[in-house]
Amino acid sequence: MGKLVTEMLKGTLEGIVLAILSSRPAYGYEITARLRNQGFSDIAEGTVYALLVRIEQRGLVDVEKVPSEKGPPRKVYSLNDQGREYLEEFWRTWSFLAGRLEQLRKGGEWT
Amino acid sequence: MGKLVTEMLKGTLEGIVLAILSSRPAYGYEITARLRNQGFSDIAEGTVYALLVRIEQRGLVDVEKVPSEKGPPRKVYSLNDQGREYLEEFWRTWSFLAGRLEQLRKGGEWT
DNA sequence: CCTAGCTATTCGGTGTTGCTAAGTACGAGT
DNA sequence: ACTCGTACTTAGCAACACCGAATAGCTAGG
Repeated sequence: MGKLVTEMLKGTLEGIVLAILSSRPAYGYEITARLRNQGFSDIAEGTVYALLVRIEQRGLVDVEKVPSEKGPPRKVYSLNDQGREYLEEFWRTWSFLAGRLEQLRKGGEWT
Repeated sequence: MGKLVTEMLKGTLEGIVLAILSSRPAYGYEITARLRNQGFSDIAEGTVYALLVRIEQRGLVDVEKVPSEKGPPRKVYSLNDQGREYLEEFWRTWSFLAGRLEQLRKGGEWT
């Protein structure tokens, strides 16, 4: 897509990744691939890795190094309790924003 | 709200303001007040003004200086054709993102 | 009179985030 | 050896929202 989606991803990509991890653990390369398949065609490789480092440092995920037959060892991330809590907070915030936007789009008038 | 909404607003606040302007022209102080009434309680004053300067420089809005009885002259912004086009593009991008997020939230599985 | 308070805009500096681009590392097939 | 696909890392950049302070005009209270 374009610049617009890039800016919108700020703040939401983190939640997206956490949501992906909430269904099952995954590693960076895999997450990037999945995102690309889901229409986020130009997600940068490095973006995802940087994000994973961030959420790890915040203690939202647990990490385990798992050897791979096809390359260097994978760092498999799994959501922990703190991460699950944070994800809920993310969804609440998202709902609020999405609600406002929807109203804005339909009503046109708003206030 | 908190840090989460701040990050999410990156990229969407611009669209929100354009959408507000699409219903009728407005000036900075007024827009800020409206946003605050709509739940965006901690939108910073300066943020809105900076955004307005940006969209003006991109040629998405027309500006008219209008004297006020209660203070310094107002800069009234109105959406022009280019702005309306951009707003549509914004909505398309938003729809895409919102769709993905909704799927993620429900399905849990996704791919 | 002048100080406080509301209206209204501007500006400089900060932190977070995603992107670009390059590099490192490992294994398999040619 | 060489390339290709897998897998992760790092340094520097641009955009955006925030904070705090400054500027400016007008009105009302002490």
